[in-house]
Amino acid sequence: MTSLPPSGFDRLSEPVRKWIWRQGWTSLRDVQEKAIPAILAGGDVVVSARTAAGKTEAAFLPLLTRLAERQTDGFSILYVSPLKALINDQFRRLESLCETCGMLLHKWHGDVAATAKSKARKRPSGIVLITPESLEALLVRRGGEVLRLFGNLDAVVIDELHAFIGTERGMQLQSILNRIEVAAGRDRVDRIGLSATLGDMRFAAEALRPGGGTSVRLVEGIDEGNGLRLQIRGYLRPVPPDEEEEAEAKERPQVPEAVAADLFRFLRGRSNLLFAGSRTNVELYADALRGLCETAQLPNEFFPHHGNLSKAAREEVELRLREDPRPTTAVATTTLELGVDIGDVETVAQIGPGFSVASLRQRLGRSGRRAGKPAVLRIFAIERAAGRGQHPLDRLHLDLVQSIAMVECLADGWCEPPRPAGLHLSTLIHQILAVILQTGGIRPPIAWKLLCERGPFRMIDRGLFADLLRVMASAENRLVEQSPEGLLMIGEAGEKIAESHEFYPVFATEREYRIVHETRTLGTYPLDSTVAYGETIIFAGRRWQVMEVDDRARVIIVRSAKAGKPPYFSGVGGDIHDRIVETMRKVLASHDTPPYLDKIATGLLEEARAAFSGMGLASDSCIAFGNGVLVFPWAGTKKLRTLTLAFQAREFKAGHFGHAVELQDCRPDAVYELLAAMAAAPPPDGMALAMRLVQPPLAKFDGFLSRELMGLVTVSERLEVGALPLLAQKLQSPLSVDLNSSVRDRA
DNA sequence: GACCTGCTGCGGCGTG
Repeated sequence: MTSLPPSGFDRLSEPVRKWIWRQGWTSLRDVQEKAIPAILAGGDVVVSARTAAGKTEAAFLPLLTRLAERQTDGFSILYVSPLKALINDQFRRLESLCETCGMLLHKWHGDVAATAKSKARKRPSGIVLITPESLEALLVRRGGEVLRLFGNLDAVVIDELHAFIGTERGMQLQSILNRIEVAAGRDRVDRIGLSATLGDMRFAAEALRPGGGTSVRLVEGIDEGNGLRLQIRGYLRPVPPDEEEEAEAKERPQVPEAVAADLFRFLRGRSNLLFAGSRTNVELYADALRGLCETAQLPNEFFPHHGNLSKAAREEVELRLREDPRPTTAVATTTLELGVDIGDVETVAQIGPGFSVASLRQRLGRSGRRAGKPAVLRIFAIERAAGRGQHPLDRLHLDLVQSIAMVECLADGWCEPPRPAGLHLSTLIHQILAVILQTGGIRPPIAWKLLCERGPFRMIDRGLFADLLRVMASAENRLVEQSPEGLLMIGEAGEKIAESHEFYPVFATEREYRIVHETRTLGTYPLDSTVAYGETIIFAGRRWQVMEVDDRARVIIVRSAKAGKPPYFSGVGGDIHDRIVETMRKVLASHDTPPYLDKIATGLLEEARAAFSGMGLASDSCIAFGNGVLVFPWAGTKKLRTLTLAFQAREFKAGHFGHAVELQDCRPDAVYELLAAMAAAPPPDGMALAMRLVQPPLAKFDGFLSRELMGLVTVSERLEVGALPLLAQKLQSPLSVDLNSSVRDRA
């Protein structure tokens, strides 16, 4: 054991060191060496390193050392995880360490038996591994016990911190931790965040301790990766010969033959992940690849994995990847990006560019984990071939260009910072209800201080808080009411919501049918995507015919079938970051060919660049098209959306598609004129723009908000009104003095 | 033009 570096190891307690010996470790990992002194010193710490670098032990070895001489009533460490599956993994991982240290270890989530939880609650001690929702339930149902349970808490560990940053669940977790500190009469309890490496770790620090990020210590492990082999491959999707076949192709999409053949060639015989982009595509690709296995008379090795499949079906695929020697490719959505242990895979393939560089980075981390083996990533960019009905946007091959841009961003070491916190009024409604339930009743000024001044809802001032309470108390909502003494109490409708177990999560979920074959539930299907008796669908990697739709029980009964079309799932797209789209413009304007493109992709990039300069986009931002104009702001989704609304506010027929704004019945000179006016004027009224955005409620309690409050949420979370003048100024063509020249009319 | 995550308490019944 002399090879152990003295620094970190020597500072650990006797039982912790004993456990390390027993593991046969010859040294501590880089991130562990760095985390030990930081965590022993006390205070908040973010520990960041790539997946499987030993972050869990980096936190728990020093934390258990800290606890060695303390024996107190109540829980000592609270570990919070976004996934139940992760809690189960970590429980197995920490069991023997805790046993050696004489520390109790409790699993606490929805699948854990109620008796085990109530036992832990009655004699609280040791470490609790819990989800934010179970923690919320504990506060709401046992508000009076918080002091007894958490009064002597030594530290809170937040796993996968990056998964919480800027999200509804992240706001809820920050609020819960704050509520625990206050109810337990503690000024602050040390927080340890475990995170994948992010572009800028200051965001992680601020997410760990809102308002106090600068005092958080950052511990970053060095990347122990083995390098990367990456390729972007180009494909053409043939154009249907007429409108009728185009409609048919939309109804029954097909994987282009060349794509299917290449995927089969690269993936079969090994263990891989194929990220297909959407649940529909997952089913489509899994079905196509299964078909190729059948044709080749091989046993199937391609299995779908997405959030609407039953837990059993998903676990089967995970288990097969992790432990079965047979070759296995999981065709997945983001379900397999983080968390669950699936061992190492040889290659990662992806259909299309995806939506963020951060996610691309996570996917890469899934391969190349065996010693000496690099990560392998192949991106399949599928573009529409030239022909009937070609749109100028098709000629720019934007999927391919976006794929290239994202790889370039990744190579620069950049990835998206978490989105700046919005108002999160839906989550605040939830937290107001939760605090009332926890305390039995609270005065409005105290609630504001707790949630908004000390807690994470910093953007909500007293006035806005009062507005929100009025809306919650309104005759149509009746979520809360005020007692004669001025205490906020739960209202009639609030009671109904809070009594259900569906209350604890803060995110919205769709109502769904269960798809059942014989006695087995295959998964769930959204209520709003109608399926009819006799229809055939592809689901869970098989083809089925619908035998019965029971709308009351919300069950769809199916039997095996020969044919089927992929299922339909509705979903709203996420926002693409400015930097990606700005990089796309640079890629189109440049003449360098990236070395990681295959031959077809290289040709497609040349075509796209020729179209880019041919249409005048190198110098102009607006081009004539049909009876209208296409505007290319080369900016992210929020700016694109804001600009579109600004055009609509000026009575233009405007919509955004791809990365452009399409305007009908106008000429470029009129658009340039308007852009000049926008550039010179102060930003428009955000509320007026927000009111034009027709949208269903997005967050769980958005439906209770007034039009005005919903408008405020939209302005803060979905638009960038302040950026409009500068954006309009950038869009002014250097040639805009000569508005009537033919330059802009050649498209 | 997308994805994912989560869940108490109680009454009733069967089993050892």
